[in-house]
Amino acid sequence: MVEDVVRTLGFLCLASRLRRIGERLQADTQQVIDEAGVGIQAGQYPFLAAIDRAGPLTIGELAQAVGITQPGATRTIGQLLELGFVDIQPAPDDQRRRLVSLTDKGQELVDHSKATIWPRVAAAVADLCGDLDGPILEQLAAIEDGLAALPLIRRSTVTGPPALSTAQ
Amino acid sequence: MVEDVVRTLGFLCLASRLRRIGERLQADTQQVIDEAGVGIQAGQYPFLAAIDRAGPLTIGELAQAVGITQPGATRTIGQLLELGFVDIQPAPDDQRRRLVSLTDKGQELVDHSKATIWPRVAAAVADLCGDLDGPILEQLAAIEDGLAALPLIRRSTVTGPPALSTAQ
DNA sequence: CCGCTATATATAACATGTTATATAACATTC
DNA sequence: GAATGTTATATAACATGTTATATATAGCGG
Repeated sequence: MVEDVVRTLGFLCLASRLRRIGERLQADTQQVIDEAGVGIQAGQYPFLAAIDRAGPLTIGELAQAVGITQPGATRTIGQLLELGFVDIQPAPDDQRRRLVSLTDKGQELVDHSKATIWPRVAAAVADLCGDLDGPILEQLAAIEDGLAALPLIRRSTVTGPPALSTAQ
Repeated sequence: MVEDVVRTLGFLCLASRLRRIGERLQADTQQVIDEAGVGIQAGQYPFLAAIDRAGPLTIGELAQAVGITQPGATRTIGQLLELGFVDIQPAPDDQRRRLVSLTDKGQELVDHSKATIWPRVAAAVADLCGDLDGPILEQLAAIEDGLAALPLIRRSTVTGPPALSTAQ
């Protein structure tokens, strides 16, 4: 078995490590989403959630809300448009800005997700790292070990009422 | 100003958030590397560090050591080969395995990096989040705020002897 | 009103991760 | 020792982020 250098090097490789854990966690989250039979990618959800929370937003506002660059937002919104979850129309006062809103189908998806998938994911992630404390490198190690020991989807089984509301 | 939904949604969006912070941090790290005039990508360093620590490794071992998939390792090693930092030769006992070792140029780069760039990066990242403690979501918020307040490169100025050794 | 600058979005090119699969070398079994 | 399965690496196709740049609309100064 080979040493995990990224873990060993600590702060020096924190960037790689955060990305690596994020990718692993996102893949695990995708499993939970797929299990629910919703045809959507984990990375598309924050866009829908942003519009659900704030009402119609422009491409630029969405990029800001989700924390990626504008071209990335343009692409993801294009996908959601293709899937029929959002609708786009120019802002009445400024033809450059394009307002993205949820379609009925999109709103239904959000409402359904709020009631089922999102609480499940949030609870599973909270189960994974909710009680952690201490220096960040130790917490990251615990998260990696925790995921290896019991993947997210095995933590997401709903055994009672959802443990967490949608957000905060 | 638009609400940061990924931050607001907490555990539900932890995966996106880790990736996002990792990407930001890696871009910042790249600035420090570029400032030092070394023609290398931040993501390539862990491969060199792994070989430096463990001696020649196969592609598969490198993938494991760095925590990515084998095709990703194949690609990065191809780049490092192109750049002249590593050398590849088939394992004597098993023609399928390809042993990757540091060239003289690669070893020089590692030695130089160990003495200058790596301590600087590690110190800057430690400055950013070394004293943090508490729940992970709060630490991530502090890291994001910290990066926005003072980017990594402005934390990497060497004002005295390096605060941290390469690794531990 | 015209021309210049600024802003919003789209597009192109690239970086770097993934999964799925092809290929070649090794190992095993009858 | 030939057939079959396994393992190591390469390659293809795709996902999703980035930076750089093009284009269209808005806003402004003369």
